[in-house]
Amino acid sequence: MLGWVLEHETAGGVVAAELTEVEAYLGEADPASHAFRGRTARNAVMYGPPGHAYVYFTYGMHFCVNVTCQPAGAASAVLLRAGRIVAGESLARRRRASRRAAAPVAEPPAPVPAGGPPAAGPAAAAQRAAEPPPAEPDQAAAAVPIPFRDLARGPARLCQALAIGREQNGADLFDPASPLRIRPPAGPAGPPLAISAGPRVGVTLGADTRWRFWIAGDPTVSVYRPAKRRPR
DNA sequence: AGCCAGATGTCCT
DNA sequence: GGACATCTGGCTA
Repeated sequence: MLGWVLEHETAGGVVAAELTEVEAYLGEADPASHAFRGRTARNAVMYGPPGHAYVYFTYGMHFCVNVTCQPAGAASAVLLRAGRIVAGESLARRRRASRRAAAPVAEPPAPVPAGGPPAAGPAAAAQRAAEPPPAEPDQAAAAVPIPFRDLARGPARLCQALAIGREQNGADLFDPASPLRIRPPAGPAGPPLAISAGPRVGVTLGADTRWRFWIAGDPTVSVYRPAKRRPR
């Protein structure tokens, strides 16, 4: 999946990210997996068919997205940890900059054009005009814009840049008609990617399993942080 | 490099 | 009732 492109089309436009970092989770045999203790309401999508988005909410404020990857009944998923924005940078930037502000970026109501997909031209211009306005006056964000590399550098940042939340849980990523979808890299295949591997981030059980994979040397790969030990 | 707050869902006892 | 989470951003040193 490294080098593949995850894209989300909303009323505000399309934001796409080329995946640069992913992390594998098995099912009930993997102590770090959300399916370790069996099926629950939250992880139900993990038990469904492959190629669907398993979105979960954590730390009271963040979403993370996984791709299910084994046949229905086998709970397994790949966490999408980071990407490089390849389309919709300005919209991604607005969504990310607004994190500091209290309110999330308001997506405009989906306009239902009478006919045909929105394309270039006046219609597209009108849609752009309906995109979320710049966030609240945020002096810091305005003075120091988020570095490009940080727009989707980390699983929750990726979700925010692409506006992935509860509504996308269960989305069929391999359906081209799905607003949230994944596709192979466009254009001619280049040389094989240099891939590095290491332990997964933020997990306590199964911390020694090296199932985090990333494009070697890519600046959009997140910074490794070992699981925080908590006082008992 | 390390500490901490934030804010809520989930699943444990 | 309570521990803690597939995290981020801001701060201190």
